[in-house]
Amino acid sequence: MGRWEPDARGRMLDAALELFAEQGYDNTTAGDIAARAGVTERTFFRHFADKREVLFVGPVSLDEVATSAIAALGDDVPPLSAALAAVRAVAAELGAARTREQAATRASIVAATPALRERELLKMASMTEAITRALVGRGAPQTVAGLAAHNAGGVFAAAFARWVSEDGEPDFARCIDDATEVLRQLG
Amino acid sequence: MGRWEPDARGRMLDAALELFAEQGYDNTTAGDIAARAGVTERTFFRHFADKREVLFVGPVSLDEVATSAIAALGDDVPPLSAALAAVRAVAAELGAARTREQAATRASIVAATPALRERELLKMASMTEAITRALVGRGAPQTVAGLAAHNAGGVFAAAFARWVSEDGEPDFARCIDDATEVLRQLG
DNA sequence: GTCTATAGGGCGATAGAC
DNA sequence: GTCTATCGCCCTATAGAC
Repeated sequence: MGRWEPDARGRMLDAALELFAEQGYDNTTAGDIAARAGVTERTFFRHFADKREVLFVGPVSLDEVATSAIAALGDDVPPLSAALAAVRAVAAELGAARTREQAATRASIVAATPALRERELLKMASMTEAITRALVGRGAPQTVAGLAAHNAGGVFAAAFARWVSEDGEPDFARCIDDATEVLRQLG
Repeated sequence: MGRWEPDARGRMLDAALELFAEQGYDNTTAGDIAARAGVTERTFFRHFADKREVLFVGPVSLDEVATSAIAALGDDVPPLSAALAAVRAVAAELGAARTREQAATRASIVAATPALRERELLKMASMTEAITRALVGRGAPQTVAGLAAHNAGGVFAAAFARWVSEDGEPDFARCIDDATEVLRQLG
């Protein structure tokens, strides 16, 4: 047995989610989270660049999931279809990593806090850019790639909203397919 | 002549843009900006909710510009076309309020600073939501409205990037039209 | 305007793992 | 010995309270 209890990071992640749900993000200090996890405030900031980041770390990078999904496709798949395949892969990842209830709890905390919404939007933009880069790498013009990635991002957002909604479809992948169908009918 | 120099807010806006460009956002404190503008730090925070906000205030609300543009359309205009009309109106507003060079300077500062990118994304998301609400108000289903707004947001982003790029088209409205054409060809 | 709590960075010390 | 995680203390800037 080491000098410290193991899995300090895991304890901080759990403590943060609990405290944010109990008393709100703004009323919870980094020190509160550290205390409940049995570490010092300074240790918290060594693991997470800032207080918000504790809600946005995961075992895998969604950017990489999206990029890999596109790399696995044949060269003849058109840009929009490739972008949609990428968000479908990301949805599958998230759907496997969390239950619908966990995702809904986290989403309600994020939705209630502007600072957290900002961070969520940055992560989403990062995914959109990863998809854009992957499409450009396959030969798509910049504007085409950017628009395809943006459209796919819209599908992801719509599907996620439906998935975590009160009377939502319990299968994230199916939500993606439904939103894709609506997109195809749009224009 | 009053007790204070007039237009404190305008001086703070100018000072912030200068200092951010000269020494970077992170190396510039709110006190630095206030000092150059000839006011106290406290005055700075009375005008702007936080340090980032000084780069995101404007004479008009872009949400309202988008909403009004949609309200001016006939009921028979389909959702995607209405959303595109909204971002075209926003682009016209921005194109009139700033020169291409001013917009490019500001964009390069924002792009270089994650904290500012987050705020920019929040403003963009706010516009997207305003468009979504306006479309739902016209009878569009939630998913259709959200996807149309997202697609239009992608067009706006692509057009803006082109407008402020080194060898960009000097007319923002034309950039919007070009990106719209690419979107129509996408699916 | 002043006062204060919180966010978040810097750095050396410490104790184990290897 | 080196490497890594943690502590503990000091610091400044942000931003809200009074």
